[in-house]
Amino acid sequence: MIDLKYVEKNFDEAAARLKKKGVDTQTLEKLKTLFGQLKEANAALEAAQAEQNSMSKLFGQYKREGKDIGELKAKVDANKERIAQLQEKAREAEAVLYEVALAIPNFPDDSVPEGEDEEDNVELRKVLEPRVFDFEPLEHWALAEKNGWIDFERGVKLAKSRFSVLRGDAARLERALINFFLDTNREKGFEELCVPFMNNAQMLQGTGQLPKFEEDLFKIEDEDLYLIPTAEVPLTNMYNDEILSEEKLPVLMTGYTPCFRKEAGSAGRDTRGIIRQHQFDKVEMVAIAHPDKSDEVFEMMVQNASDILTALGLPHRVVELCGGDLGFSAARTIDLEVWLPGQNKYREISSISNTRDFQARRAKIRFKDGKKNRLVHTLNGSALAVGRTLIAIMENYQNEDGSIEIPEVLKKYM
RNA sequence: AGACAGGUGGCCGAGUGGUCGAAGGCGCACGACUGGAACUCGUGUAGGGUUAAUAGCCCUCGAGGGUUCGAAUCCCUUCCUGUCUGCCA
Repeated sequence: MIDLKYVEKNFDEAAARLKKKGVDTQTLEKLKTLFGQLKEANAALEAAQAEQNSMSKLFGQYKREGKDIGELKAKVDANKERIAQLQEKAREAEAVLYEVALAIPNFPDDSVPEGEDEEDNVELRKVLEPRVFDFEPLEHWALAEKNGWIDFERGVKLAKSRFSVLRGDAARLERALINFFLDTNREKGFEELCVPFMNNAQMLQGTGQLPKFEEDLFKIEDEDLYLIPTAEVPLTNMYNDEILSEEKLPVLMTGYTPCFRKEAGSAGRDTRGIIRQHQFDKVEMVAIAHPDKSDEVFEMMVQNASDILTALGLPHRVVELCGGDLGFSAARTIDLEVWLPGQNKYREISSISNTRDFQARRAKIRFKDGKKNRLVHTLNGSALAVGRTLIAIMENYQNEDGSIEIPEVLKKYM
């Protein structure tokens, strides 16, 4: 959630910053008004409560002294009714305010380039030269078919469309990749965690998936539980409603989880192959950082993900997202796009974001800064999306006969 | 899933209707003592909102509701934890 006091005090600046993300001034105006109304309602309520408290104290005193309490009782009763009304008002004001506030995306950093969509993203650098093929490279689904690696039909039979089954060496390669990623992250100082794949609503609100993006989540029937769309949710919320000591920062975590997404709104996109599935594996990095240090941590995470791709010999490019392409919670995001010779283009394989204090405010993650409690910065990034890495290996390491080489660094895992 | 017992500050733990956001202890921080340390002594130490304020005021003793002038304390609902039984990897 964005800082309401900041919006109140620096309205024009806040409006200008959010414009980059496509939020109109009207919405922000509404937010400011509602915030003012809530404060007013609370002030009135608190005044009445203060009065009630002091009258209640008098009440006890009168009784002890044997004074007549008739008149006081009448006053107290009247005030009680008033409090109930004021409380109702304040509650209403709060509900309305939060409905709006929770749906407003994070401020982008000033350094984020202007732009509408991914067309306006800025390429920062390319790493590794794409291989030159002396034959026509195939797309991953064609290679999968040749090698018997992916059983699309049975995935659909077991579940429904956008599910699949990896078979034989593909399944082994998937597992090898997970291990390779986790080991690499661990060597960089990330603690390895194995977390629940279902989280409750409060956690999903903490990281920003709820309440606005419920339609993209799988919900467990009759339970306050959702299948996680990314390990960012459990890892970041490890410290939900906690106060960390400053020396603990940054907290670096990594974990492998499957990710579950309904992909509502992407019907017809990437239907061939396993680029876009309802369930996919991902190894995630999450950092909880001191606000002054989150930029450093961010750079480290981008470098780490890029290094993993380099170690696998996969050509990729580093792209800074423009304001319009930035996710809901992110203040800044860098995507890594891997080269897919079969598709003849770069495709997203990792997305690293600094959410500043946006998630921290929602999830109440703070640290002790001297005497005061301050919000931390939270960061997350894939290192890496496993299924898409598998695709990248298939396409980049294919031979003319359709067979696929195993990258050197993975051999000890197979 | 059933039965019973519980959920209080970073931790342990007292508190069964007002003087309690809360005794005492541990831990932690600062200070005194010391050559330095341990010990000892003193002081401080929950979160959130409002506010210029670390002043005042309000809210919070798992959560929600109720009784009452007044609830950590009484009642209801719910969630969670522990133990036993059942089931299972």
